[in-house]
Amino acid sequence: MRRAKQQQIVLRALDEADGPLSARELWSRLSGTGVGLATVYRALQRGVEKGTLEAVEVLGGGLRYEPRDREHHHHFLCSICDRAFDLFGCVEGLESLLPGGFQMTGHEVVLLGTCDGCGDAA
Amino acid sequence: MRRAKQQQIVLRALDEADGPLSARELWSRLSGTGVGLATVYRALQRGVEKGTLEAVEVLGGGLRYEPRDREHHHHFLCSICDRAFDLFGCVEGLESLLPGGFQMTGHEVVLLGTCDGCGDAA
DNA sequence: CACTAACTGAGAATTGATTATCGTATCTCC
DNA sequence: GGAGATACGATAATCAATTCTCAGTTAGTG
Repeated sequence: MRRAKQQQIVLRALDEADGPLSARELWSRLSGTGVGLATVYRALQRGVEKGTLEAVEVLGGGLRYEPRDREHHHHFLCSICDRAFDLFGCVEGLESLLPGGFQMTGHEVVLLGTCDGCGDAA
Repeated sequence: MRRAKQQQIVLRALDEADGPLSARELWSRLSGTGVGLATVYRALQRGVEKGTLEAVEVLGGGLRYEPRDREHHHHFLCSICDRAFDLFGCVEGLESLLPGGFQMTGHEVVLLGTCDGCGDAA
């Protein structure tokens, strides 16, 4: 088995995903390539260190990772297949929710429901 | 030590909180009462089963719990003290973020920043 | 007060995610 | 082609959160 660029295989798979992936999700997409779970973690860790990847916490267990070169966006979590998808666009008026004395430095929005594929199947 | 209503002590403490608490956060608020961590978990588990409590995942590690009798609301997570606070009100226009074929059944919004107390101290 | 069933606290066991270890394979640079 | 450095996959170790176990305690009932 070629073993030159296992980490590149990992990073490319993450780049091609339509949303952030957990280490295990990413690994399962690589079955057949012989890439080990440890290598997936190593690639993710290195990507975060270098600043090319970002660890995001969507909901429901563990961190997911995505390339950092994407614009500000949020995520959709399918309650059936449990996959996370990128959503483009944002929302306004969040500051109005803030109580007095609180300072807001960021925000996260997650929409829940059924994704394209799962909704069709149902 | 009185031991009649340990679970009620737990549930009351959760009711009095200004946001959802994790099992451990809740337990640490009960130091001095002699309530054990296992009892906290038992009370939470039972509350969820009975439908009086809800497990919510705000961000940053583990489930937090809150009484279910609250209106729809979101949360604020303080990046300094790592506590979660309830926010009242909501936002509009989330549907506009949905790609075609996706069905939305719910949403979560988390604002990040520094809370009243931590902002003052800084 | 005696009896029984439910509750409790402490700590052991389990679980799932992540990290470390180790022997082997591959690459780089001569 | 060879030496040393690096990366690899498998799996053991770690870690935090949660659940389970068990012996002692307590509420409830008469």
